[in-house]
Amino acid sequence: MSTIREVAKRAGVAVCTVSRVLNNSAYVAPETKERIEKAMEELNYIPNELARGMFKQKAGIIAILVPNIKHPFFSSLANHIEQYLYEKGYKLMLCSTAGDVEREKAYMRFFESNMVDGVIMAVSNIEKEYYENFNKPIIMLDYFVNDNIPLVVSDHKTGGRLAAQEFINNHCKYVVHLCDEGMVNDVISYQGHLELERILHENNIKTRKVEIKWNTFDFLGFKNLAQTILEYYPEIDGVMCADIPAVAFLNAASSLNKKVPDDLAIVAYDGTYITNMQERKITTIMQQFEKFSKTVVDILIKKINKEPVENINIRIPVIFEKGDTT
Amino acid sequence: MSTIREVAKRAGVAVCTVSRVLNNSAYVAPETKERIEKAMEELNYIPNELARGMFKQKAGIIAILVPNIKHPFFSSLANHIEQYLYEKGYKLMLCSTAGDVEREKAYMRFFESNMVDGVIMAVSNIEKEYYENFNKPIIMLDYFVNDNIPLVVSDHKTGGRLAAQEFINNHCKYVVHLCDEGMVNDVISYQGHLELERILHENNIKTRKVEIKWNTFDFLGFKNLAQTILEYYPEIDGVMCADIPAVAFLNAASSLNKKVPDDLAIVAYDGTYITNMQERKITTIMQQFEKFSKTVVDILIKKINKEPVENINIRIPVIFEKGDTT
DNA sequence: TTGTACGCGTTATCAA
DNA sequence: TTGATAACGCGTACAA
Repeated sequence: MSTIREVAKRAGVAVCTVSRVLNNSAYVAPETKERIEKAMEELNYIPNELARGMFKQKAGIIAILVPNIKHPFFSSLANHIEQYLYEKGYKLMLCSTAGDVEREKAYMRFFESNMVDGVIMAVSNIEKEYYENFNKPIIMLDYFVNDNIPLVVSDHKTGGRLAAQEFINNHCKYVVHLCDEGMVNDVISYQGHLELERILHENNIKTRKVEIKWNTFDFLGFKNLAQTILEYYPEIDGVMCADIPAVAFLNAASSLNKKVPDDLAIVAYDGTYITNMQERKITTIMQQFEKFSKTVVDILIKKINKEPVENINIRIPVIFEKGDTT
Repeated sequence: MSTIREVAKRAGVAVCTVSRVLNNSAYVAPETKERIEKAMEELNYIPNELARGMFKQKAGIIAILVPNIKHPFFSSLANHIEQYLYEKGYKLMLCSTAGDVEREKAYMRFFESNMVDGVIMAVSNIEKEYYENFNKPIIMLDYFVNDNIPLVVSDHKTGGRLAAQEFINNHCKYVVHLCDEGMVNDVISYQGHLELERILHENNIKTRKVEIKWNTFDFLGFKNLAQTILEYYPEIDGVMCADIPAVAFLNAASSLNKKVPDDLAIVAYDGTYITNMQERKITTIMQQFEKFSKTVVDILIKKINKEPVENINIRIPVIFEKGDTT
């Protein structure tokens, strides 16, 4: 692990000259430059990013906080964000709460310690004060805090409308929809559910909301839930929920000899690769992960560079994709 | 963003005293301590981890390099690694190559810059020299470099044997297996395929190896491939492959009216949550992600702390899980 | 065109 | 029990 000083000594120049070559920050005589580059080569010199970061007050790292990276939604998101950050010269720190609010708080505290330049919050289960008092660039992905904190989120209201329309087209009479437990108005994705209910009610279609625990990964649990719901409310002929439970409903319907879409119309919400991995293509409200991720990163980097950002409250369009389940 | 100096000034003490309180590194008079803690509170002081890292020559960050975090295999892995690192006080930097060797090289170079303390290589597509000359603690997850570089990997040889046994029990005559293209002997997972072939041949069962491009995510592509294979080689009555193509084979068999497992026995390899998400439970050779991850992290941290490590060439057992597809 | 000196925020050593 | 000082590695005024 050689330092800039050793390089300077070997090349017979002062450290600052090496630094200049390194950063192209000033003119250096060609022969001097060559000598320095040779020395760097020989010593296998690699700049200490920690020291650089300390000087520049910038680590070159952006953190993302998710509930769980295993979930296809968050791994898709993280995937695109990392890709784009790489292009922009940033690294990604991956942090997960695993549903533990204490962990969320601990990470939030760590984020203020100069090790990261900005934070992407794909989860938000603690009090608003934590976000309000956070003094670093931050972007929320599904939670409205106040008008100063950027919020980038899919246009769930339209998503809810598109789903409702599809149920209407399918002549459904009773639609169940699953949403995360503890959803409040400031959670934007909840607006999709509200819009779904509103429009269905306008069309005299009954609805039932079922709350499920965040981030569940227990597919069999979902399948049991689906089965229970379908057995307990046999009149149900439509369901909207996230990709994974949608698959569970598809399976449960098959077990119960319910025909899809005739007896049960299914609309999956999110559009991760899961929805393609079935024998039948599931009708889906798709979020645009790539566009979403780029928008998030662009805004965050602008914030980090203290550049002005026109719009900090953004809705990314969703895309309706017709499948065989409606 | 207040510094330790400001805290010291506010509390009317020297910086080193504040540092002592911060790290509990020496005795400080109770009243002094209280004064300092009050000052820290008032200024909302948070230590600068960048500066700390610079002094300690340690960033508290471990990097993982994967081909793609979207893939359930790598997201499962990253999930468990992050969980365990959190317990150990480390953060995780998530880096992906997206199949680009230049990106792998670029990241490898960055890793040597003091911003990370160690590296977990879940991908390895560049020349051995890069790993041999890498001067930081590193762990390979599927690639043998030399006897000095730790290697933690599932016991794929046993995995291949278990799969072979299952095909034998199913009286298969012709088994196809899919593996990544460009697999060489030093790629440990390839040994599973070799063992599978060896045992099947011993039992007079024909085999066919099909190479697929790394990390493909195109499920429809897999499905077409599966269908093509099954149509082109109608005698095939067994298949071993990763979880996702296994699902594709399950679907393709259904499309072709082949009965599973009578006409086609399917063994999935890996055991991510994907294998549970089907109507039929797929027979699976499961990797133990949690155990695997803990082992990796434990060894890496020991290496970082320059503690001796008894065994740096480890095989984590795989688990055979019988499903409905054999 | 190149070099000197200082600061970034910590911690550890030594001294008092 | 506490304080002054050096050091970690780099980048930038400022000076030469």
